Amino acid sequence: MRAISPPVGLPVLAESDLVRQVARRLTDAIVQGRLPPGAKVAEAAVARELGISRAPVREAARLLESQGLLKASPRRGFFVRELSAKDVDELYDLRLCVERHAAVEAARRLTPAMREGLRRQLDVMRELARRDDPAMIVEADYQFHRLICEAAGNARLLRLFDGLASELRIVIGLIGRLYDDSQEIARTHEPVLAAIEAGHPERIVAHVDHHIGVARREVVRLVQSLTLTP
Amino acid sequence: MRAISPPVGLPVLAESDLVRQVARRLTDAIVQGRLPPGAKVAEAAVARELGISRAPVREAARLLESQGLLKASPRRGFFVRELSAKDVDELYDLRLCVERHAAVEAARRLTPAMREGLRRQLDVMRELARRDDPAMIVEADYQFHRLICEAAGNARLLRLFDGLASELRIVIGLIGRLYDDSQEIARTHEPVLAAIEAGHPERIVAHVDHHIGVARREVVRLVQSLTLTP
DNA sequence: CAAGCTGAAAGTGTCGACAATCGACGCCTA
DNA sequence: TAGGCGTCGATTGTCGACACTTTCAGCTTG
Repeated sequence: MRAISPPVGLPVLAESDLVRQVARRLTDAIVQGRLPPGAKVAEAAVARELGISRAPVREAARLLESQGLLKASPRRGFFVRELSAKDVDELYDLRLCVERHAAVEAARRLTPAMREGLRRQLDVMRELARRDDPAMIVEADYQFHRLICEAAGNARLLRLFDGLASELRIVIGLIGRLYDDSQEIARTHEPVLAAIEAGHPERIVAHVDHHIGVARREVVRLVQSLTLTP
Repeated sequence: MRAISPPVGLPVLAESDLVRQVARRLTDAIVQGRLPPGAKVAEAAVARELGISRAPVREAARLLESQGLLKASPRRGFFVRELSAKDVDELYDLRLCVERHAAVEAARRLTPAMREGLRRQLDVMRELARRDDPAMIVEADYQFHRLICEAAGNARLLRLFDGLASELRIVIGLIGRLYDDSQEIARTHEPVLAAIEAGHPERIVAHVDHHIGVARREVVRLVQSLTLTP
């Protein structure tokens, strides 16, 4: 047991290795739409831009490849993953699978703190909807679903959700707004939370299904409109 | 488009990049228990043994890290992931979530070919059980579940299942036999296939739950016995 | 004028090397 | 004798270099 370790609140000064930092930067660039689907991610160019060598860039690219954000083409390099309508469909299928489970599990272990967190997040979304801030709403939407997965108490499930969300952001990042009606997004979340608080598995699944079904249709429609008019 | 590419049945002679090969070798070593949990994976040693440089080894290690097989400890290297009872519990929770979905979906899209494949796999398991070949049974067991996930028609779901199975193999690989009774394993699979063929979602979920619940208890018990007596 | 060929430039796959850091051993001190 | 400290070896993190492959622009040719 360490005796003279820092008492509390260590600031974790600078992540030790460049790989994580590069991975983060690339991820940000992709989900923000700065690196559009199909774009080439040239190791040398990235390395030059960041003022480092190619080795950490390569490792970061591998990391993002395993997350589905990049696609490796041997001897040709890495490219930002292009998502077809089928890909989006698959991703939403998994989201359904994961979030049903997460919501039911979250209801089983719901603590007052979690419930409060979810309610607060819903308030944030309502406020953003009132102000009609599409970009922030997408972020708040993600956070709400993430909180549910967090409340499920399964770290791997949370990581899985993050991975699915990241991949979906490849396409969602392309547009500013996901829903036509900003108000609607907050409204469709309310029954989900209500069902979780009530704790009826069937109702939870039903509402999660409905909510994700709506989002799925929106995104699939979006992807099709994008791929048809390049 | 390449013109003079091999017509058919390419034997995939030496994958172009070493990274995949190294990743495969390391994965095999881990799931076969040759690299036990907690073991250090020294880059230089692996590189020397394979007669290559450290760069591909590093990249392969990153890959395996993102799959949960290795754990990166900054400035200290990579180690084979150690799974606690909680980890195993989490993994089985996800398996439940994934395989329920896969089985229901597989039932919806079941083709005669798939049904035949599942039946044949069950026959293989029965035969192995009769011969009492524990190691092969674990493999056949895995293949049966994998076929169900394949039949679900979602490539990502299949990859997810493979990832979960790989992680679980870290511990399963430690022992030769998973079940006390080799015959039992084949028996517990039969109702699952029957339910899929019948196509009743509730019955499918119920049988999958029961089957995976049995396996989960076995593995959790195993892990506890291993961690208590190192 | 279009299609195919040729050469150079750019980029990837891999390697060996160097500095920074971690762990271990032995030494010193109380 | 127990505990802390400094040094040494080993390993990681990062870098620049080289060979081979792919790409593309310009030229040649039917």
